[in-house]
Amino acid sequence: MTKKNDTAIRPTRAENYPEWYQQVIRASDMAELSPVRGCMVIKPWGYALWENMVRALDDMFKATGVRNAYFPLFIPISFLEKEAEHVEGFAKECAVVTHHKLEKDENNRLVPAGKLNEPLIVRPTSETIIGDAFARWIKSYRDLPMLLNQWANVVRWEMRTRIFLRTSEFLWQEGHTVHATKQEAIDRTYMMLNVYKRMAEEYLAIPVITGEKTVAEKFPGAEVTTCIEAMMQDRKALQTGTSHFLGQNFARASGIRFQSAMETEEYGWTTSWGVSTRMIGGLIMTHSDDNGIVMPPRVASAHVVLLPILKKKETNDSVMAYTQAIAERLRQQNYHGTPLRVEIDDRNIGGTRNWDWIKKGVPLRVEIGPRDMDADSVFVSRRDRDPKDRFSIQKDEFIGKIAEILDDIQSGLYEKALCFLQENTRDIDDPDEFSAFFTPQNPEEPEIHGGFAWSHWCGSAECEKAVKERLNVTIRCIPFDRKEESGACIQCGKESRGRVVFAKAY
RNA sequence: CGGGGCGUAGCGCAGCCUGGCAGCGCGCCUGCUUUGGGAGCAGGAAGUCGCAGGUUCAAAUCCUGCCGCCCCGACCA
Repeated sequence: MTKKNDTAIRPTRAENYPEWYQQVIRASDMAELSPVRGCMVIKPWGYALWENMVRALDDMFKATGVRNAYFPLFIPISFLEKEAEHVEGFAKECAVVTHHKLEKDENNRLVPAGKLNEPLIVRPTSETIIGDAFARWIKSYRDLPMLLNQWANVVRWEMRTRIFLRTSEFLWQEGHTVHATKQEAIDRTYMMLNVYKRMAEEYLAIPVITGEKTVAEKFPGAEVTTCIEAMMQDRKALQTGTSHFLGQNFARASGIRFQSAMETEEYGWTTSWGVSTRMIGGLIMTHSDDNGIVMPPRVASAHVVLLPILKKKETNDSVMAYTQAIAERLRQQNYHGTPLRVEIDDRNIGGTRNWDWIKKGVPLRVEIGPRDMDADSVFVSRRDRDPKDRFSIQKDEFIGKIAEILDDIQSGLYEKALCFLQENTRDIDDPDEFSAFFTPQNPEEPEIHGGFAWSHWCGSAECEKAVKERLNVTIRCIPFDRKEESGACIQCGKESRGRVVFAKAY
């Protein structure tokens, strides 16, 4: 009955943020590293979260007219070569398949045999192979717009990996659209970015800023890359989603042409947009505390866990029956269009059970014992409150109000994250202040520092690069909602017409 | 791929300097006692000490090479 630690996760965020992140994931039972370098196994509790995110996004995509399809994992190398910038951007991190067969050697070890005539790459993204299909499918303006999405895994051979945030293989969706006009493609680019913003803010309770990437940061081959950027609790930025206007670059590369109403032959205007399992990393680093992950109710793997207190043999059966009955009624409740997700944990292991669910981040824990049963009540704890902060509530009232409580947790998480973002965002005009903002007090073991600096930038790639080399700070985006305002570039002092967002980034 | 740190039971670690039975805490299993909050007692299972060589009567410990993980850089959703 003694408390082992004051926090369930060691080290704490303040002590060692990266290690804390790893431990949160381990403790939550969401995922683990696989034997394959840089890859992860997503366990049921983590995959349930992903499925909820997928469902919400998929519904939003379909509401805008997008349909799902599936394209191959393997892409001929020649396809990647079609767009020069695209090659430049992805060639370094492609996994390449060179053989199609294994044979045993003299030591009975399996070795690759059957060399392929043309090696295949494992998709790092599918613009080229989808472009090839679009070129064959699209003949006329009547075929447009073409609005497709695929849910898939992709592989990017990363040097440094971090579970959920950057893995060699990850799950994502990639939307690909073709339009008859430039404006329509641009509109689609912003429309999908807005879907991502809604996903982040309404479902994941992660406030984001939206904007455009600089030339140095944009997607290889894109005309314009737009993004949503969130602030993690270590005040670093995380790009949580991107939407690209590809101009006619990929249409020319893949030969996506159509006959217009005027009977002229035109190249299509394309977009692509994606979010990945990286969002899970963002969710963890936005909401979790020193007791583990905190799942926002809208996407939580489960909304509520029922914990029967099985104290005495003579009451156990009735407590279980009471618990089951509550579970049934809860499952009939509708929460934002889905049935409530209810878990029951009847393991008789004392307080450990409670802490397991804290570490798993379930929004509501409901303890149900003989006393509650006698009073026709339940004993409730919220994951957004202290573990000791619990209250008794009439069973019927709880069932009636659970959606309201979950919404309160959801909005509270968003508000808290928004406050954090605002507290650690500032306009900086003085170059010395800028440097100090991004320089830790203790360079040996850097403490949590920095944040988002809205500062002036002259627009030159040189200044952008200089800031990056000097402070490891990049321009996260040119925010859409920036004011027209003249100022002096934080690096060179030359004329600037508006602020951009600088931050250290994942 | 460069600089730094670390690989010992599922997790966290001690042991290594100075070679001599592979340990501790938590977790796990069994039994009893407990039970409104990370339980107590007793018993138990679990590790080719990251891998491969080398030195030695003897290697977790010393030497060489490799692999993996974490942090900091370059790259990136």
